[in-house]
Amino acid sequence: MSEEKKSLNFIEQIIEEDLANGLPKEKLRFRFPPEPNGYLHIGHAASICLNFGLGLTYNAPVNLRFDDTNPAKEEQEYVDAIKHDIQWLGFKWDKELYSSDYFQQLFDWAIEFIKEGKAYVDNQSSEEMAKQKGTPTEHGTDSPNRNRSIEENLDLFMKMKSGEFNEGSHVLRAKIDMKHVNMHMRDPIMYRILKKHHHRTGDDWCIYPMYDWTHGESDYIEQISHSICTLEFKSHRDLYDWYVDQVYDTNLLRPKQREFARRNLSYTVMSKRKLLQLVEEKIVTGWDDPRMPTISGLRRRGYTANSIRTFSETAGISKRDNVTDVALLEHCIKDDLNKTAPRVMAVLDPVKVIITNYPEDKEEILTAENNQEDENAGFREVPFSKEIYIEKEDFREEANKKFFRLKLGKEVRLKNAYIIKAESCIKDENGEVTEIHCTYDEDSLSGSGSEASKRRVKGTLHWVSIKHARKAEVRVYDRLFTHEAPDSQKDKDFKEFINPDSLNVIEAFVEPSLKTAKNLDRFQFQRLGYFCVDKDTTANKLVFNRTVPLRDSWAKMGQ
RNA sequence: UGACCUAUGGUGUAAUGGUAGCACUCCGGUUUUUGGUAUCGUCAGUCAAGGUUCGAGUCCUUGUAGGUCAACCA
Repeated sequence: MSEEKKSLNFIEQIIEEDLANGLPKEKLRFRFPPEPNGYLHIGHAASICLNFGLGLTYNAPVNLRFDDTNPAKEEQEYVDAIKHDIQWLGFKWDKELYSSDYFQQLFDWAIEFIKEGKAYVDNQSSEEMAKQKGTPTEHGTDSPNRNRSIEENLDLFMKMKSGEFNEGSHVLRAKIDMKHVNMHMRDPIMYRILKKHHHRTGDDWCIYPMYDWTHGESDYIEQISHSICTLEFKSHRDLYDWYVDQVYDTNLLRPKQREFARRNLSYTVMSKRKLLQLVEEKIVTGWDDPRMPTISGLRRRGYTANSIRTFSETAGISKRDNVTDVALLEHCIKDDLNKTAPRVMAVLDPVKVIITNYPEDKEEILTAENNQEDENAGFREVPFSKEIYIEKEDFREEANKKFFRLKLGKEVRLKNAYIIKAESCIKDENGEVTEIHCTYDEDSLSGSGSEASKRRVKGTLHWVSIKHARKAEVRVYDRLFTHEAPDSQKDKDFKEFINPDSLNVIEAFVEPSLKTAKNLDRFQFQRLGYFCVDKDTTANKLVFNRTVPLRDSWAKMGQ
């Protein structure tokens, strides 16, 4: 047992401090609060792993609360997708809740605010109010409606609620301080009129509470001890505290908001708005396009939940802006799949090999190890015959000593099969090799134990028997953007950096054992990379997505 | 011309006044029936200047750089 002490991140340190200062451990409670207006991405995964991870380490409940206060943008489709993604990531929430569950309570509190002179109805235009709001360096000025009587406020607010006013004509504002240095404290809007159908409350309401007014009170209602969000909400904290303090009963727990830096990944974008744009403009095929950094995209690409959790854990959390190298994510999936993915042979760019001294109609069923990293993975059968495909790049008529693959007059090992020697090749009018004629060493069968089978040959190639191979569509993905931080260039639109070669569709040949592969099954195509069965697969057509290529030190040598 | 936040190898993070560590990337060696994996190793860092202290990445001051804040969005 290694007793290495894991260092705490700054959120855990805050919790430890609170515990040390008397917060009972059983009062610990967290929440993950997505707005159902888009799909979850790898950045959200950081937050999910943080919050649910805290729940696990402290044995505390974690609520899933949909922040659904804006019916103009939110949809049930997103709610369903978000729930699926969180479950797929392997986390269980305590209660499934909605901010809209608290609309009545929020409304009742708003009435109290009005009665206590802490809120008023304003019927100026948004432009007027914006002007009065001031700037970060100049004070705001009071609204002419700031000192309406309580009776008038109550009357107007009830009329807002009953639908007597048009959208945009009236708002309820908290009466705080128009001269506050924090702009969020300059009489923020609590309610606006929105005559929209809500995915849960239907047409019950035509006034909807704003985020700030809703979020802290929701945390308070649920008795969330630590409300963790991203850095851009830091300046909202004053307002969060102010709202909670107005209703806070000292017998109850007062939630605490703390902020961490959102996780950015190189060569992609993380804002929901931009991801939506990629979807709507059909730059990608959908939210789950395997090139998207969404959870659903990564899943379809072949990423495991485990690899995403490991990534979030390894990347850690802090308060500084960051762009994490996508190589770390790729390392996490390769590490996971190396241990778990069955090995299989597939040829993506085929050239025909004829083994001239192999009997014409002979077929052999060879045995292949499924995964040498996993002794329980077992073996499978792979058919062999006189004509096979190998990769074009695995043959050269002549090459220097660093080329371990097939070349005229030299031998290579066919993985799980025989040692072959290239004797000659046939080329078309363009000089392209179309056929390679080889001889095989009959005694060299892999695993046969014969003297010849133990001969050391430098190169080993993967292959498929032409007669037995299945055709498959293979989608070879590359990064979606050519720039490390596509949305960091102030004078350029992120779409200028779209990689035109982010998808390459190939017709490949795969070994017949793959015919039963099902959606989301993951394999290592030996010597090539990890591949995952796509949902477009049908009974007649196999489709694979390339998750990530294997490390290729040959290519790195500049070959 | 304000308030707040943040500055540690190329990247992401640790060190809570006491030996600057880990992971990824890169590069090199060994092993290998995957040019994979594994394994060993190399290079590489405290934004700057002052101050406090026996001792500062850590505390203080002043700079510098980056970020956030002025939606009836969240």
